[in-house]
Amino acid sequence: MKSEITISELAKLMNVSVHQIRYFEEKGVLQPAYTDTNQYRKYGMDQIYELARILLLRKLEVPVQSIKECMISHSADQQRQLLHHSLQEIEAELLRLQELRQFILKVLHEQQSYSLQPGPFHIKKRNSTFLTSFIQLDSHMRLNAAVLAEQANHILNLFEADIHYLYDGSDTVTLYLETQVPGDTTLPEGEYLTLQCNIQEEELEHWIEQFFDYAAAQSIPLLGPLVVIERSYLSLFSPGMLHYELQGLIAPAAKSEGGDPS
DNA sequence: CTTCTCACA
DNA sequence: TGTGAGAA
Repeated sequence: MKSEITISELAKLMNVSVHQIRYFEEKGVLQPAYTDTNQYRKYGMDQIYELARILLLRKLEVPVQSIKECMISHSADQQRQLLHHSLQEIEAELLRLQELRQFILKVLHEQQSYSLQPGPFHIKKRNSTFLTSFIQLDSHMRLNAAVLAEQANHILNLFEADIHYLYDGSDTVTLYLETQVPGDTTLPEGEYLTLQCNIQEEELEHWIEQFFDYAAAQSIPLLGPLVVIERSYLSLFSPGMLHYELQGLIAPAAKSEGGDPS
């Protein structure tokens, strides 16, 4: 009595595609019990158990290739290695997803806080920030594709970074990325006069003037370089525009000089 | 119904 | 690492 089943019956039984079963065969991890005279594959209990084992390992993300190697020499030690490796991959993926999650939250938060601003100007407390330079430009020269391409190694994910431009009054402007460890420069902690705008790149010069005009009109004493932060990820919802945040450190009021009624 | 091959993600 | 289409 022939108790073996066809490939489609096996597929239905194990909730997988017929294709996948043939794929396992091609990769050498699951042979049919025999092939019928009509070339149809036939499977028995042994194959059912074997397939169950393979599917379990696949569910644990063990590569088919590894499953095959493990069938030849199945030391229990090697089996644990497979699962250890899977575990590492999973943890790396977990980390990737957590970072992705953080980034989405960051975009949402920054976008929300920007849209809630009543006006373009406000005062913002900044913690001290470590910056590492990655490119320098003449102040008259616009950032172009060619110079970016030269630096391509340094900047994997420009589109998601806060790019800091520092205008220190000299004729060059330096681009920085934020880093966790101390780098080329540190922005001091303190209160920053801040101007946020969503504009075409050409308008930036104009807004820089607005920034200093406003500071002068309000008698706000600025200290140190002008910081321009480009948050390209905030331009997600306004194509063609760039989001800039202009910041200047407000000089701390000298101790014994009254005059600030707050 | 099965088989295989090819192109595609 | 599979899937989908098409021919036989």
